[in-house]
Amino acid sequence: MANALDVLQERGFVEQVSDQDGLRAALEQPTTFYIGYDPSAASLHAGSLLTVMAVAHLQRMGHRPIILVGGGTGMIGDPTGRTEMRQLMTVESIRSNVDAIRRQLSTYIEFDSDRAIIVNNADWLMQLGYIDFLRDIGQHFSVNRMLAAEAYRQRYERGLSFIEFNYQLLQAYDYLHLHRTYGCRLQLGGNDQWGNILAGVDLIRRIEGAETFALTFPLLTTSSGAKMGKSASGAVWLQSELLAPYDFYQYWINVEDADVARFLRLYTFLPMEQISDLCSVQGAALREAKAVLAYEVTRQAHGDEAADQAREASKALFGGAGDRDAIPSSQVPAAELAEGVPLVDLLVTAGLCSSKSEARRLVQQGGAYVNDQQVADLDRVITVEDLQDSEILLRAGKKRFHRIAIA
RNA sequence: GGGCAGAUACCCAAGUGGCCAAAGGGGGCUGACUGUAAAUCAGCUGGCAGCGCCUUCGGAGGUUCGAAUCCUUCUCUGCCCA
Repeated sequence: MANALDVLQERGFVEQVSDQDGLRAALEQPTTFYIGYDPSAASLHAGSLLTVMAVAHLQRMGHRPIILVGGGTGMIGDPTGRTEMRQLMTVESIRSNVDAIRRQLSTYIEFDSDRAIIVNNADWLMQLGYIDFLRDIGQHFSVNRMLAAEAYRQRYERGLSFIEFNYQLLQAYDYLHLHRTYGCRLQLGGNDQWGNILAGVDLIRRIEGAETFALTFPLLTTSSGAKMGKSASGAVWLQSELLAPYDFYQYWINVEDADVARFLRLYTFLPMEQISDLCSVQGAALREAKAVLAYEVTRQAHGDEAADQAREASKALFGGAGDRDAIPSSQVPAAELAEGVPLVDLLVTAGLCSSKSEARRLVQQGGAYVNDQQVADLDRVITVEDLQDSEILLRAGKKRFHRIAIA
């Protein structure tokens, strides 16, 4: 069986590794590793999905993941890479987010029979005694060295509160705790976590005399430099309540040509040979590869059925035949429709525009369509007359669709 | 604790009494061109019962015919001194 490190490397997951040969040797045996997730949002998004995929790969190759949810550190906020202090969160909102994240991860990671562990660092951080912590952990940290780190140096100019400055100690302590409790020997994270992870590796070496490892992922941007995971309606959430599977599918099928191969490697489990076949073509033919990418990623996130529907809906709207069921829809009471609803209002109701002014602008700019008919009249009123197959298809611009059905 | 500088729309950032719903850039949206791609070009980008009205320039008060711009005070941030 291939070494897990090589697999991660060839698929493009590896930005930095602390001790390549040592880690490769360690991974010859089943190894326990961990990665932390920030509980500040109730859902994972396309950015965090990259890390989830890496975890899933490692698990499939026989290693045991520990998913650490930062319920304790979330109450402080990681200063790394941020220009401003993060807003502190309440205990309750963190707890509910932790639960939501756990549910989401379970579609990618197998938690049964102890094959993966999920922990909340609030469980051990909250009961730390300040004096004990300073004495046992704090003594191993050099402020000089911390200040020399690039991540802190930037913040150092912008301002950094004391509690944020302690983040690295807590994260290092997490690693130590997991090493002691579960024999964890590898920590994964985004490249911005490099310093924090190494701090843990150092701490464990000093206190336990044990060798552990660090591995970071590249921080992804699209080829045009945009931040990963942004869609028209905001972040590309994995949770269907936050982003419909259809829209999720659309996000992936719309990636730039230059990103397809990379994304197929990172976000799907397809074999490398198949990926290079798919991407051996140029130009418009790459759309096939994009369709595969979109389908696979949607399937993993939302299941076969949702992926099929999203694909059908996509075909219906962009390729002719297909089933429209998965196009996001909303309901309008029959009575309201009988009286007539101004198009401008309907666009807002459907979520295609965030205000009436925006809707009005859309119409004026020629981006509003009702049942594929462009509408230029600001006063256009939608009535039962507009129903086609008992629904109305609204469109904003070239590729944002929404169905209106009668309630 | 003392002195100084700052807080502007999604983000960065101009504006220092009326011409400011507020320059410029980024981002976003729409259109043209395309392949549901990129690049490029053009327009738009606070809200509302549409040429008018309403709410915005950290919070609260005040001066003024009129304030993002002046005064008082509060909160927060940075720098310097202790």
